[in-house]
Amino acid sequence: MPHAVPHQHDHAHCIIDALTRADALCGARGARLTSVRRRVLELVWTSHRPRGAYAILDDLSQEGGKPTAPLTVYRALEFLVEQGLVHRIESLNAYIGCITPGGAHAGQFLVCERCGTAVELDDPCVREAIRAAATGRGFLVHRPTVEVCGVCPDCQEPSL
Amino acid sequence: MPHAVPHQHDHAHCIIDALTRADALCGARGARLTSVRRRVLELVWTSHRPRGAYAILDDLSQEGGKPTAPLTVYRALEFLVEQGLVHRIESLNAYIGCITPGGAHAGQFLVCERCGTAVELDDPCVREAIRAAATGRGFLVHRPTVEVCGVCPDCQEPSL
DNA sequence: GCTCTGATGTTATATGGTGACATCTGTTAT
DNA sequence: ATAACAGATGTCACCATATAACATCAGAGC
Repeated sequence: MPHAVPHQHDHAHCIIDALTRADALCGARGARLTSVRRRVLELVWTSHRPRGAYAILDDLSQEGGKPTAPLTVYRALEFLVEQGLVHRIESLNAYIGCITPGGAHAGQFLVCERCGTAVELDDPCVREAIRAAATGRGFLVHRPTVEVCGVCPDCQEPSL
Repeated sequence: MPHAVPHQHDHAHCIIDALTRADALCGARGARLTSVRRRVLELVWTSHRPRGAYAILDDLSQEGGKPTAPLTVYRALEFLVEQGLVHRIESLNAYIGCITPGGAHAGQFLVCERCGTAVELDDPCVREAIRAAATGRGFLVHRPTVEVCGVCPDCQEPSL
């Protein structure tokens, strides 16, 4: 079975793609993708595992001579989340790059508890089931969050 | 339309019910619902809004002469979550009493961003849609989390 | 060049959560 | 009864996550 994000892949390509799309989207919207924001986005994309704000902070602090303040990172992350370029994984207090920026944003994730990889979904059945359950109770949906903790295919079969 | 948890209701009854069920469940399981744990459960049930660990901590510190340590609360919460008596709302870093302890635990919540009330669901369509989406990708579900941020019926119509 | 707006820097602090180890308390076996 | 044990709690120190308040800076439009 093909995996959404194989453990082995050309990740540099993922990063370049993400930055390119971010440039295009922000350009079209008139949003300012400043150097700090762009760099934070790049650091979020370090892997397909959600990264904590302080991990990104440490990276930033290492490259510049002077240490970066937490607020710098949080403000950049806030911008990136607003622009739909980054998602926040609530159950991990961490951030991951969006694979479909500018498009649908269901906020559905399969998070592997072994390797830490988070795969983003936009499953229409899930989306619709939640919408129906909520509106059936008179609840106005603003931001649905689905985070499924479990074991990804690659981590289920150690011998293969 | 009837609401799952009306703003006006006999909440003392909710608390008594929750404690009674907790006593019965722990008794049947041989789990020790000690005085601290029971008191924390009661404080979680202060309202139908998720409460932070430190809010509970403050309550505990006020009643006893000496301040309570965070660990005391976190250990009690850990026990209560393990026993299925309390749920953790990931998106709020807060805790809320389970309305169906001992039964199904889908971990689905409608969280009102105005009044803070969280209503627990166990919608079979949502549950099944998530299961299907995950297993269809070879993902082994361990703990699904659904937290829908939005506006509850009571908060949608200020004039009524 | 001036000015305004939005972005960033700085400092301090709030909030949420654990590790390590000592002590206590209730249960069980003798 | 009591020794011995396991699980629960206390204590202290600390790490991790996030934000408030205010000053300063940089770029866009006039």
